[in-house]
Amino acid sequence: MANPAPVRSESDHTFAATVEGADRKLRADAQRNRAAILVAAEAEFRAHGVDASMDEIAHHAGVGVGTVYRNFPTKEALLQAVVTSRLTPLLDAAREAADAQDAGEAFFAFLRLLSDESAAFKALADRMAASGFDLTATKKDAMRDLLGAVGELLTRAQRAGRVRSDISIDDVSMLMAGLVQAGYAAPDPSMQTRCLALVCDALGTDVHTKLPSKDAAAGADGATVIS
Amino acid sequence: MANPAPVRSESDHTFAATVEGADRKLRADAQRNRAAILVAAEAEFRAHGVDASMDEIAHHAGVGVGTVYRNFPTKEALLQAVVTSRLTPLLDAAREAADAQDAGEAFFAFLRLLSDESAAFKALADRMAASGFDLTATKKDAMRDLLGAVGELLTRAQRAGRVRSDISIDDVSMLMAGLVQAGYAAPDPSMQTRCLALVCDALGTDVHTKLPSKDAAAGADGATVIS
DNA sequence: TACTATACGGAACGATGGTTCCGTTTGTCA
DNA sequence: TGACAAACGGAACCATCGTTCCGTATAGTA
Repeated sequence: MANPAPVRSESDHTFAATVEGADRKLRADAQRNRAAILVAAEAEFRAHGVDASMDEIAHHAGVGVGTVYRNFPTKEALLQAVVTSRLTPLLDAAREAADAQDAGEAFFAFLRLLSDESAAFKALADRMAASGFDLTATKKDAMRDLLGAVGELLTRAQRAGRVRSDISIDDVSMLMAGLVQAGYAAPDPSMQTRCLALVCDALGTDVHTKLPSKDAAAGADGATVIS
Repeated sequence: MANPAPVRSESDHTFAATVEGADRKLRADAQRNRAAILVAAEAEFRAHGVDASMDEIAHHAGVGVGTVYRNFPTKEALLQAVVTSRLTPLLDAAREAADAQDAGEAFFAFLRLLSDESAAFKALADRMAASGFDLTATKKDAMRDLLGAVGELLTRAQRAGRVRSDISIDDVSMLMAGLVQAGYAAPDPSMQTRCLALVCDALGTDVHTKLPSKDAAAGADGATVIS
């Protein structure tokens, strides 16, 4: 009767937590539905941020709301699951960047990555803003780990003399939170790229970088020039 | 019977617009109530942003909701009236600053003023973010005029060589919108001051200014130093 | 195939909040 | 002071949204 305790995995949707704390194998249709819900929820949170409605998510997943609630006891739990799943690759990227040769470039490149990701994912930006993107306030979720990793990148970039020494991780997180929030109001997505470049200028020890043009495709990082 | 057509004034609460477009003198109690509603609404919008509820506003004004709706046909209209009333002094300050000797200081000082004002007035910040603080999207309200005036300050500061020449008014508005939004999430109000200083650094041609310390009282603008 | 635990769908519930309606009160003017 | 238009209050209405509940359907198994 006692089959060995299954190994839990964050990305494994085959098991669901029960009240007793034991994991149970899901029925095949339940597995499909759970996966569909996560996909639909990500799309909805991406588009509408935390204001996405549970009914809409259920509808887009092709299930009833009841099914959504059987898998995720509350909207917050669903949001948490989706955000965490998006944060994990970012966290990996940050940890990988910590080994890069050019500490300055690693830091700024990660800021661009973070900006791009949250630019297309309103719920992530909402989450950042709601928590103040704040180390202390954030619960034991992936957000705290991510900020820890960014802090590591920051410290290394500062030691390398590429980032001003009077910057703290709180400064970085607040600037990023503001940037992504403002990004949604911008009529033109390239504006966010320009503003990110400005923020990087403010953080860096180099005098000024060339701003990307307003309608240029994002991503080009100009050479250092004097304004 | 025909008393002379009364002169309209934005800050005069004695008259209310009617359906026919003509202005009518309000009864004394109605004048008092209208004024009380505006005061209560400002306090509520200040504290809770656009999420302030009409019932709460009515309660704090000591009137029923019906009275609020007789004066302002919709919540949006009330918000507009309150925001506009706060924008007017800012607009005056901007126009006055346009005559200042030091064009650079005038520009940066105005950014600080704008930041301070919206820091204590969540609805203003919400409005900025919602409209993208955008010239083109903003309707014929005070916001557009304000941005025009800021644009004037920007141009003068750029001519004086104090602000980088590759900055547009859209850059400024987006940065400000992000700053005030992020400010509400910050655990500590002095963080907003620090971030404003960073933004000013990014815009300016001077290399770097000394950041205000995290727990210092806001407002001190440090001398220009090399990081 | 038949049985049962598991899962499903979606109506219904309760809370919230903007807006409307109407019976009552009150300021104004003759 | 009396009459009436103007204004008042707040209950009621409606729409939205998170959440719960329960009768029904079905995957898994013997």
